[in-house]
Amino acid sequence: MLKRERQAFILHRLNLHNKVLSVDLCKEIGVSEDTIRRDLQELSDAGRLIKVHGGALSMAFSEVKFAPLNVYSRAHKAIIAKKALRLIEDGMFVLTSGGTTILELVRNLPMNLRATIMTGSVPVINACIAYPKIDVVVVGDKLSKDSKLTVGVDAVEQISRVNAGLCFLGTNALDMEHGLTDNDREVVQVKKAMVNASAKVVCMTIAEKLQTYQPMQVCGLKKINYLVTELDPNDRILRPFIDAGITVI
Amino acid sequence: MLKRERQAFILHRLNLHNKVLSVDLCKEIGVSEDTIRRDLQELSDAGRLIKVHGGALSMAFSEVKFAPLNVYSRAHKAIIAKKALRLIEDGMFVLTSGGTTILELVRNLPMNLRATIMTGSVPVINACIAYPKIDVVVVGDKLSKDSKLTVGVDAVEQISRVNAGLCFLGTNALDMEHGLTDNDREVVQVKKAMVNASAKVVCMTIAEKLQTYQPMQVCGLKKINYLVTELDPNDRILRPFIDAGITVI
DNA sequence: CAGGTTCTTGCGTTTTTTTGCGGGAATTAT
DNA sequence: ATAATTCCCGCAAAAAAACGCAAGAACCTG
Repeated sequence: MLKRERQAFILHRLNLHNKVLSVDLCKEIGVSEDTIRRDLQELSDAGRLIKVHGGALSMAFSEVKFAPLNVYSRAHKAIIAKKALRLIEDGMFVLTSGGTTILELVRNLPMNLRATIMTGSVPVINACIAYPKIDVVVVGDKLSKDSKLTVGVDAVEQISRVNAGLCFLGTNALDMEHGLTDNDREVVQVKKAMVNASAKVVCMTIAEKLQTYQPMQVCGLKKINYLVTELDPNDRILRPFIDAGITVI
Repeated sequence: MLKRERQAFILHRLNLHNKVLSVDLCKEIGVSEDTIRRDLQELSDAGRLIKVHGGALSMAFSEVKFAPLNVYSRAHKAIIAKKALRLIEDGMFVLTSGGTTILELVRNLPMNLRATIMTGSVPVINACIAYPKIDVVVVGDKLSKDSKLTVGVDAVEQISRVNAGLCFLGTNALDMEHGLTDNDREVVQVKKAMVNASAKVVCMTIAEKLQTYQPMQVCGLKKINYLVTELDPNDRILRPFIDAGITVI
């Protein structure tokens, strides 16, 4: 096998699997590891792949998985935010949890919107301060450093005293069997209270989190009124949720 | 699984759920905890996540945007903050109001200090999040856009339920005749509640605000235990306060 | 075609990377 | 306070990479 052939083979393999191991390659092609290593080095120098200890990764892999974190799924979340905005009417009383999706929603609020937002999420509070016509009601109690959200019995109690028109929930995991689930006990308590205190519940999530689940349940699917994802509402992935009676946007 | 793959997996997981536990990761991936820990360390060094005891947190919404640094008399306020720090003991429960002087105090807290800080000031909450060993208790209620402080009967009620060891008050005006005074009705209510809920009250202020007064009284001089200014405690301006029984630092 | 040059490849050795493990320190939970 | 985790450090083994070298193939050139 010629050098060129070999390198083409490697690239082809890389497009299929996004990764190759030097060990596998040298067995399959029947050359020494040094040769493979030199091939990988050359291809790496030419910018066709990313050499790592033990083999190589495709450029696609690195772009997708190692994209700058602060823009991870940001575009998706902006789409979700814009769609969810339609649900907010002037003068509404809105409850929100935390999370980057919710934060994106708040950052996309129209400047002239008049509403009351009740939340225990510190980033959301920070974002809300910028809006002159929005009344912010802070949920007080112990601040969870992980989620940057106030949690605890006091928080639950304060939430249970209100009657919100709408509740936006950042979603950690959502599937048909377990409903809306999360991994932090205290956060689950707060979210539960929010669901019970609201006329309508809106779940906002990137599609990637659909059909996954976490250890603790916030609520069953029946309590969820709207599901907002970045996908087209007709996407087949969303079909089961529509069938379950959820309005998918 | 290659090292890079593993790290990509961790980052991906982190972006989905905002938090990962080393224990979970090493089970799922099938490597030792040390390996996971080293991965987390490397990713942390690269600034791609925040390592914490037991796992890691997503970088997504820990964008620490520092409030304006061009605060009036910042140097003076830093001196005041350093002096006031001496009053805080390990394990204390501390109440604080808002204001740039208080904020300066929080920013000068020692990293290893263990304490509980209860406050309704959004900037103070933001600053406190950075300290891993500080428990933050948020006072909830309506957020006043002017003072970035929660105010209202609920806030007052929550404050009145605690017994704090120390209360730091940002000071708007202080004089012999009217005591501690302020100009915002709702803020005054909150501050009153804080004074009543604390064993010791600390007023922090630049000397410029001494011997001035505002329309509404928070409390009389008798309730104030400590006065912290940028001046030397022996300064003659501070004499009357010492004579009134206040410990001047 | 002879002779020299360049390229490619494999081998042995050295160096680096990665990983797991044990024990003690530190931190957290009970 | 005490117990249980988790973390940190150094070590050692295994795997992989880098390096120099030399044999052979391919390629040019006169």
